Amino acid sequence: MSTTIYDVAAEAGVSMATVSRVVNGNPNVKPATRTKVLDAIQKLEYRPNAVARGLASKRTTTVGVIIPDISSIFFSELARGIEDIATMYKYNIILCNSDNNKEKEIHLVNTLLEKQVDGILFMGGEITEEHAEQLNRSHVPVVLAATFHEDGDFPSVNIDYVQAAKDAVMMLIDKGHERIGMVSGSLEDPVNGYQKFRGYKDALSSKGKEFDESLIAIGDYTYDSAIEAVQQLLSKDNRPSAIFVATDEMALGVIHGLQDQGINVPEDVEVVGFDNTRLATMVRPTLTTVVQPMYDIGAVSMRLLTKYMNKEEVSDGVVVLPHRLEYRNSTKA
Amino acid sequence: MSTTIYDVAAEAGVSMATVSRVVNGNPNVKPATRTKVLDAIQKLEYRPNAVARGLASKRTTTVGVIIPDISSIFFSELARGIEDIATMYKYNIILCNSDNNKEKEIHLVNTLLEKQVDGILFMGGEITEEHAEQLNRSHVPVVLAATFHEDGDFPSVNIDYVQAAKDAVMMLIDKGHERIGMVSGSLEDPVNGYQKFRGYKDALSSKGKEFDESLIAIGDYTYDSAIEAVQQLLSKDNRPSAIFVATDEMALGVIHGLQDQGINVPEDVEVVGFDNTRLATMVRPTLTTVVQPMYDIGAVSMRLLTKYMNKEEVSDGVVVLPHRLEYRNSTKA
DNA sequence: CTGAAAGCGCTAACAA
DNA sequence: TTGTTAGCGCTTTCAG
Repeated sequence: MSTTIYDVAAEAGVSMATVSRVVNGNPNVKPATRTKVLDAIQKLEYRPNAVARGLASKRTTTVGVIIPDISSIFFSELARGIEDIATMYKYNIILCNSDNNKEKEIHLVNTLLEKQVDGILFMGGEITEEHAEQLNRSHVPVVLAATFHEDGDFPSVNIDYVQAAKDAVMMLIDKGHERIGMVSGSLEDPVNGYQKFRGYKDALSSKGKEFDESLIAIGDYTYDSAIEAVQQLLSKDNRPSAIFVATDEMALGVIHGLQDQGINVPEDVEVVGFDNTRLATMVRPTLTTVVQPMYDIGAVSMRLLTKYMNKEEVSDGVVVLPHRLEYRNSTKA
Repeated sequence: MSTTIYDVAAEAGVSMATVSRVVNGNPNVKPATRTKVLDAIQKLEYRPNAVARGLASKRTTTVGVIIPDISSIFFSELARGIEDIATMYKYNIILCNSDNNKEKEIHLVNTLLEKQVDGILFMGGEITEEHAEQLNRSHVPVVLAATFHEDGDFPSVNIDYVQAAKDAVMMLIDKGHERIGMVSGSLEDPVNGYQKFRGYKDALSSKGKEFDESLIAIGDYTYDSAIEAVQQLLSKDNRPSAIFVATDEMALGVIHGLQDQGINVPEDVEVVGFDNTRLATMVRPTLTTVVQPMYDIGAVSMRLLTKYMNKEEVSDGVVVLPHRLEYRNSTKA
């Protein structure tokens, strides 16, 4: 069949062990021998079999990545950060979509473990007990990216969602807004729902403002759902003069939903988004938003994972990346 | 270490061969034995080692996917189609970004082949001789998705780009436009550049219209580059009254570039995009565009690949999916 | 229906 | 510096 290490050994007139050494860059090989082997490799177009190597060495240089939905503009950018760093450290990636579905997630973890990945990078809504159990059913390191875990016993990379949301709403309050609306994701969702919602409430209470439930509308992260959510907010008699939106895509929906009703942004209503995806500059007016560095979250989490896979010392496995507000034209100057 | 097929065999009081049969669903096992084995598997929490299996069977149930950039809204949707069908057929995916860089692409093919993938799904600008050679340096099947190959000796899934572009421009001509601009990708780029450009010219000549180079502006597929491209078109004295844009993202740039100059879309200038990404409905006015079914291209190409991997008969390896125009508000009714 | 045994292609001691 | 030799955990004949 295809040429093996034995063929190369025979061609070069050495033992297979020597070929293995050359292939693996082991320095204990006489330069002359190395050359002979390299020539044989080239002549036979030898290509090492990573599967055999993986079986013998118990390292596959492959990591599993579980992501809710790669077609989401948010996660795809995160994935790019992951992949770039993985490549840098010579790892390949097995990419799996979970749709945030718990059964799928657990099934995927198992599949990845069967494939003997050297580590797992997990993105999802939440880590339950069952997740933790399955993830620990093996000794491979796991890093959580943009994912919530109450007990914090997994390494993870996030921003401070509560504080970030609070910052955005505080800014709105400081501009004098009395009624600030929020278009949130499902409150069952730890990150995009609950934590951002909590930041919203924290901001209100820290400024001594009353919370008014009628100012909250729930979307499902799609553009269209946000258009509907905004209608809901507008149908109340006491309209908000500013709206904080949990994601950029929904923020575009909010802006257009407002404009479709003849309401001007930011003159009549100011809008603030969250994420700073590429969408934020692709609307008129351009979107003021909380910057969440997706690419960096991916990159940093992959870097962290490589440290664990190499058994390097890690001082702090729970990393919180900085966030900030990017002011554009959906808020007044 | 971790439990192996031997441990299970011992626990169940059978041979490892029998365990293997049970795990692989081989029907030649007495139900009673099967139950014993299954119990042992459960008790020991046995998880088959896919790497060992791959080495022994020469099948890894893994396919390699080479994609220019997963963070692109276009490719990430394609990737989702690929992944869904792969999952359906029990394959996993190793995802690699190539940035459309020939050296990287060739390197990646080699890496994937080392990892013993059962097949390769390739997306990229173009397949050169060198690509073809590397791809054939192994007997694994290869399918091209949304990728151009002159000689057509690889199976592939595409739409008819020339015809699709031609349809869009014809429509514009039929509406009475005398001067139709185009914002194109680089003409070196076979699909997004050259083919769509050819469709544009074909439409013109089939209607007996003169080609005017000053109506063409080149972008690099980004939103911002399209804004610049539009300035260029507007700076000429004989402005176009309609613009055909090679991708949706650039079309958004064109629309906003126009609006920023106080030009109304579609009243003053009509705009037609290409792809029908989710962006198309996320602008005001919403974008009239050529529908390219990205998800389907991914799904169909993966399905095609599974057929080759299973050595099924394939009647036609070169599939051309239908396209159509979706009329929205960036063109007049 | 079940077991024994020979690999799959490579790494990693251990010797020499 | 190089070779020998066990495995890694599984699939797959081939017997029985």
